[in-house]
Amino acid sequence: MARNQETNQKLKDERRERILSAALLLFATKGLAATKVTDIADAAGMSQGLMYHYFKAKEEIFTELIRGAFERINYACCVLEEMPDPPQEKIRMAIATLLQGIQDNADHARYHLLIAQATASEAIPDEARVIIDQENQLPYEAIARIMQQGQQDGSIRVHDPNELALVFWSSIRGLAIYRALHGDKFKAPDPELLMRVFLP
Amino acid sequence: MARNQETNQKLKDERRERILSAALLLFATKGLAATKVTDIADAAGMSQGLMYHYFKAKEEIFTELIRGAFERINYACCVLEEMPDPPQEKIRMAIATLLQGIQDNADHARYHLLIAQATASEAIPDEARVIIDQENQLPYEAIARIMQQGQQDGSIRVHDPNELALVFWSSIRGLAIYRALHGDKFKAPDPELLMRVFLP
DNA sequence: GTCTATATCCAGATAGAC
DNA sequence: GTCTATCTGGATATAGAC
Repeated sequence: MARNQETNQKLKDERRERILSAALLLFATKGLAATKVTDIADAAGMSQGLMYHYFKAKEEIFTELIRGAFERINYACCVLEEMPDPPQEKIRMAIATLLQGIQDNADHARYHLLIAQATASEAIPDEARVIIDQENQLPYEAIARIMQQGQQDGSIRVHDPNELALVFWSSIRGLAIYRALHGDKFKAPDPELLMRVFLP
Repeated sequence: MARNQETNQKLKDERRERILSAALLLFATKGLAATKVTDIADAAGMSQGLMYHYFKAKEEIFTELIRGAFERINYACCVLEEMPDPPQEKIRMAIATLLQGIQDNADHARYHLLIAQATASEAIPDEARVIIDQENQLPYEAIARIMQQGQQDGSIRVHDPNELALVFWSSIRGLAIYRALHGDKFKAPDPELLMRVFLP
């Protein structure tokens, strides 16, 4: 029995993941309102009826994705901050990793697009809005802190750290959006190009 | 009679503009699918019935806005290219003007957001998609040409001009999206920050 | 547990009243 | 010319069949 329950739980988890993955693609390419529940169910290979065994509503899927997106990005920021590397190197690594991810991993680009959409749009679930209001600042603050440390050791340009962080994330976001349009043909720019903004 | 017809036409044009202006705000903040015709009519101060005397469908308003957005941006690009100033100065002016516009003029930022949304989204009218496919390249090409000229006179960094143009527009777009969220509180970054990417 | 059929709701578009 | 009332279609969510 335990074996069966285990297998069952695994199947359920797997299907939940399939729904989330399908929804991520559709929300990123069409937006929340324009994505039909049927589309998600079709893409996940199940009926819409079954989908409602995993999520109460379409909006819940969206909120779950937003939560996951911030979890990943905020976790990555924490890891970055705790690394032993000097500040300038951290910024360089962050840019390189983000650009690489956006170029090679379609889901990465989609997560950025989802956040961009959700951040800019008023037409999102209340719960998602709360998450954004709480979590959106963290990546900006983390990058701003690293910039400030770099300014102290002279490896980063002296300029309002918040403005540097703003340019950092805006550029990444803008590139992720461009990538979403051009698909796998997208070739990320040389990370050193963006680095120029932040060097002394 | 002529006087009356004239006044009448003026009123009609004015109302058309009111609809477009209201729709721009709503499409930019909520997206096409999430914006209800009633919302637009309410914001424009008329009944939805009357709206259909000016536009056949909601999608037609959207397409008209996309057309207008590209008209403005492409016109600005043409003007920029024909200016007598040296290439580096043109890039500097372009960045400064765009950032200023995004900061001070909410409609400017909304147009950028609309284009970003429409570019990234598959859920837009076919006619709008055609316009995007035709017009979207022009601003990239114009900036790339100016970059190339700057490379020839040594005032712009030697690097693939298309990549420079990509970073240029992605950064602008990313900032416009950020501005859309933060409204009038948004303070544009120093244009010289972005310039650093393009200087030798 | 999974799908199919259906109830319900809501938004877009129209038509008719003033 | 403008608005109000209505038709119609389509999407969400549910409930019932297998």
